[in-house]
Amino acid sequence: LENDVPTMADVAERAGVSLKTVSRVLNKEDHVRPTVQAKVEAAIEALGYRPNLAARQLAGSRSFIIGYPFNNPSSAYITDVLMGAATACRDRGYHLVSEPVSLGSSGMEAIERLITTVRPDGILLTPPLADVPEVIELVRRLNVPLVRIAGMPADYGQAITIDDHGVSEELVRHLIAEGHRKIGFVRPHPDHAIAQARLTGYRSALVHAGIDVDETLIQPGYFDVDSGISAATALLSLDRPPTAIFAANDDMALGVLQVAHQRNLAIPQQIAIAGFDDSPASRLAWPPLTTVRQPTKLLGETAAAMLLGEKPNPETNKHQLLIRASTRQP
Amino acid sequence: LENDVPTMADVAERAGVSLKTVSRVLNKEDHVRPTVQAKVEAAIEALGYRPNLAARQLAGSRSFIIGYPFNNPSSAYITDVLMGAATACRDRGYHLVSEPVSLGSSGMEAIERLITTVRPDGILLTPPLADVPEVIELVRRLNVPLVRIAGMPADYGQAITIDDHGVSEELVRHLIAEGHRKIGFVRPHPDHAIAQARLTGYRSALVHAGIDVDETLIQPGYFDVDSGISAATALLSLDRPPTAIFAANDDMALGVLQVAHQRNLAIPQQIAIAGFDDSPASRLAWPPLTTVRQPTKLLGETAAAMLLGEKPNPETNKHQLLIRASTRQP
DNA sequence: TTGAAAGCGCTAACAA
DNA sequence: TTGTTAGCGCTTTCAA
Repeated sequence: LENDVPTMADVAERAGVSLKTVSRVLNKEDHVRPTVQAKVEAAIEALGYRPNLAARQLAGSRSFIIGYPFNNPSSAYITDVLMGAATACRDRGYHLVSEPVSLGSSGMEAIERLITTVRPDGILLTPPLADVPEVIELVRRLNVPLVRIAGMPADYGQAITIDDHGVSEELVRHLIAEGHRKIGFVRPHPDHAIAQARLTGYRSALVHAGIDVDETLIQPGYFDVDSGISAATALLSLDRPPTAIFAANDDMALGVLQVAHQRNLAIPQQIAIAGFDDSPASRLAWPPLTTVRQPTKLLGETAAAMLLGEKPNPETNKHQLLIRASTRQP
Repeated sequence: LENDVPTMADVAERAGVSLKTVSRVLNKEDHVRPTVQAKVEAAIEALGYRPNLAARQLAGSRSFIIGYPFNNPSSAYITDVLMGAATACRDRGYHLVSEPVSLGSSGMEAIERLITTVRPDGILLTPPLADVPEVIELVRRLNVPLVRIAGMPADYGQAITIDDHGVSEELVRHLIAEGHRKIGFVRPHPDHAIAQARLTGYRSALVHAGIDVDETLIQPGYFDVDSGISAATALLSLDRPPTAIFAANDDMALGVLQVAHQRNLAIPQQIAIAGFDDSPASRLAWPPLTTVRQPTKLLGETAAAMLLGEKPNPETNKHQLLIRASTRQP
């Protein structure tokens, strides 16, 4: 039972300074003489001292904790954000408390509990939570700094917005360049406000190419495989079906792919398919899916850094169009 | 700026009792008269009081936090464990602090930091961290309760073990029943101690069916797609290649699938393929992969519950063999 | 069954 | 530039 962890008092005694001086060194405050600082740091090192988070939080104004409530994740997306954010936190002496929450009122309660009991110094939100007005309002009311990834600009907190419109447009231009004129689209989840830009990007590319937008080629989607299957089934049953289908995320694109396989359609010769997200499954699909990569881990890192008062990394907004065999004629 | 959160003192005043009595109600201690308890609960409700975690931690012996350092996750696995554990925590007034860590010495340092600064009431570990002796030793030295998921029994903490051997055996029996005699195997990652049982299950099924184990059919694997590709390439280049390949996880099986597609082999007619994990990608692959489902979310839930002193849920150990089109003759 | 006092390990405000 | 004092919001110990 080795339970005796050294406290700040132990460090102070060993370094021969006051408690407060140790605190100053720990918090990198100004006005500490270098010799004193070195002495304190040596004592910290020698004792293996680690500050007690709870004590710092109780006495001070910070908790050194970032809260990350998330909902209904694509697991790849969530873990990437989580890894990025947790890494940024660790580098700065912070920790991340993540909690899965539902979208309804019980989720609201969970977020409120998280904030009021843990008292995080900031809240990180990703879609779809990032665009729920009640959630934003709750965080505002509890007066906690907020950064939302891929959220619409709102009147509270900072939002890291993404050029979904531009990349979506680029992807559709690629399909047009491959010779497609009838291009189906499976819409983003209606709750994901920022992802709606993927639809306007689609429209814009068609218009610029002088192709009329055929509304029957636009199907609803909910970011899951099943809605991809439904959409593909509807599209491929049209009298004049599309020769390419662009789904607003990979899961739906994989649903489209499944339908194409079931109908024994050659891909991309008879039907080209593209997604959005660069999920692991999109890489592993057969044929591999054309898709768009976001720097998700970096988004998490940047969001956490912003919560801690730093400026956003400009690399954060760089998408990348990944053209793979599902749309490229051999 | 609504920053004034009610404290326990406010509740005490409103209920007309002492601070300590409120504390007793909060902690469900005995010897509180029902009328007093009701009065306090009403005051808590009326004020919307939430206990301050840091204060409870500093004053008491618990932190109401479970630590979950994880490494190199399959993201689906990690999020499932995370969701299960976080849900269990929330139901009990706890929170989960999760942190990605590396396998080397910097990872050890990160875990030590996590424990000494956050002071969690328990640590949850999954493979491969769950089987690193230094990590177990570190947690033991810091005197924190430990539960490991899918870890080998060790001399500290509790381990939730999994019948990998049995299910693996069942899967190979299925392949044999489908008429296969030459069955290739892509081994588990050598760091995942418990997963090694998937190899013994494979061997055992062959032996029981009176089939000689051909060591050339057993290839090394590291749980990633690339090792599946290498293994499949090696196996399919043999003079007498196997008619079925069982990979010890889905990612490797998807690598095998890719090679089969590239060689234009009909699946499962020319080559049957099976994996392990029921990853989303295994469902979405073409053809869908035969695999094994573990109740991962439940594992996380059970692990957290065990850390909080509860008994394991017996459902936790139930695997399920999912036979899909990649091995089943139409 | 309830309450009073002390103090957890640190930071804030002030004084030196 | 450093130290002193008070106190964060709760639990612990002990007394009533």
